[in-house]
Amino acid sequence: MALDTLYSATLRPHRMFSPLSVNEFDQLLQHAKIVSLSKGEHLFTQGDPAHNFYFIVSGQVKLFRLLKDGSEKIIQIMNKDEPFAHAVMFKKQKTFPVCTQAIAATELISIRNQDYIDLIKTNSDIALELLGSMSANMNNLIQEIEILSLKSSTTKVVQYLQTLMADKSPLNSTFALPAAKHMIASMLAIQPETLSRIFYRLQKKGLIQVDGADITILSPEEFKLHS
Amino acid sequence: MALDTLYSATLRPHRMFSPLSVNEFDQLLQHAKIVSLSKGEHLFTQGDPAHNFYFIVSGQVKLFRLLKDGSEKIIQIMNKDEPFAHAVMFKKQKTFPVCTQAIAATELISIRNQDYIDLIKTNSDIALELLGSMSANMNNLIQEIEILSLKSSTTKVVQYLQTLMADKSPLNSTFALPAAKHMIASMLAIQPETLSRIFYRLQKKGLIQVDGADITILSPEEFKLHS
DNA sequence: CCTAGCAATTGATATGGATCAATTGTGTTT
DNA sequence: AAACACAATTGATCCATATCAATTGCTAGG
Repeated sequence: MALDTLYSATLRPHRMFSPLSVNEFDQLLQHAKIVSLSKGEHLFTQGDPAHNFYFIVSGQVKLFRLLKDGSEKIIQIMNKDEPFAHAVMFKKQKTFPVCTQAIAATELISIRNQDYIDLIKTNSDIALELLGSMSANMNNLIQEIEILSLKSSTTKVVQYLQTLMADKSPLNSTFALPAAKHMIASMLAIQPETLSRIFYRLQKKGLIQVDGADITILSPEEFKLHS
Repeated sequence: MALDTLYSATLRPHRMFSPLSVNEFDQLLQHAKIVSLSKGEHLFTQGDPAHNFYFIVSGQVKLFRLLKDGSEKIIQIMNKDEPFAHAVMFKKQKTFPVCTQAIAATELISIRNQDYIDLIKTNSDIALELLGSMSANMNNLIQEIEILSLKSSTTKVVQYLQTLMADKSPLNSTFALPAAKHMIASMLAIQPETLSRIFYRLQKKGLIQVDGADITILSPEEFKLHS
């Protein structure tokens, strides 16, 4: 499918593309493609050779590792207006390190790695923005590592909810979970049953309020003490 | 201390510097400094403003997160000829996300972020190499996340040993642990006692041989089945 | 060479969360 | 609107690993 102005307009404001000149941007879109995924559809699997990276126009995608026991560990949930797999093009082995599956009907823009690399060679601003984006990604991964290293599951959940709250601006004590609860459980490496019980206990203590996917932190001060 | 040719020679071959011209390299070294740390000495703490990144000439350094309960979680052990904290200069908040401590007598070269960024702006090859280096770092973090998400501690250890073995080239079934056992335990987010018992059990089963820090994988095929 | 301090091991116990199982809730499709 | 598939919750049980405690081993510094 051709890439009309509607789609390219969502791409343009993102830091990975905003420093490009009109010509450079057009050049990049020459070989860009729209990819439509229905809910549950897989985009790529870990180990697949990577020739493109992606930008989410609408919908939601999960990135996960396939474990040897057949289960999956969700690494990250990607949302509208976010790029993903853009770090892969710089690996020596140009293969995806994770699997991707749409968790809702999703529209992506697929961009050729080589085209973007060509722009980096001539536009240093784009390189700096990309480095900034990847640096932010690394921070997220380090945060995730810290959460996974906590011994108590309750602490994991509390700390995770705090990162969600911190991401919101302005700081709001009510927010929605970014995905279904069993996916949150997978990100925290706990069982869905355990997550359900932890939510129950935190509610009983009057620390949070859970209404479906909506969480309210009732007592932020006391809440922190659990993390 | 001034940066003599001996030190700069260790820097030169690394991918982050090799594409630089002689002039560019000299320019970078203008403000570079040698930092000597004795064992146990701290270099920086998470939250500190970052103006420099580092390259290890000799010795060993641990990067860790300080947890709210006062304990620490080791994220990575860095060795001779490796750079670290070079992703921090591209964060919006230019603060270190981790703490650093020398775990042996260590000599570092400290390089000013701004000087390196200046080179990126004019030398696209250096940008591409840096992107490659950061991409490799992200892969390591994803591998670490996968290990931390495993439920069984034995599986964590087995999978960790496999990554160590895979890093060696040529593939050798004997290798040394990169740090003291209690630090390995911290990286895997298990207790030292548990690690000790797991090593004992794996030895009893005839799968590995442990001699101090030296590990031998006796039965690689059967070994894999435990991961 | 001896000693102090830290690392590693070994043992005993308690418990948090995984697992198994069943029920209830929710939303999507026809 | 009914029915189905999947998500979430709730309950009961069990086991792996944290924790506490003590001993042994190692290594670096005086």
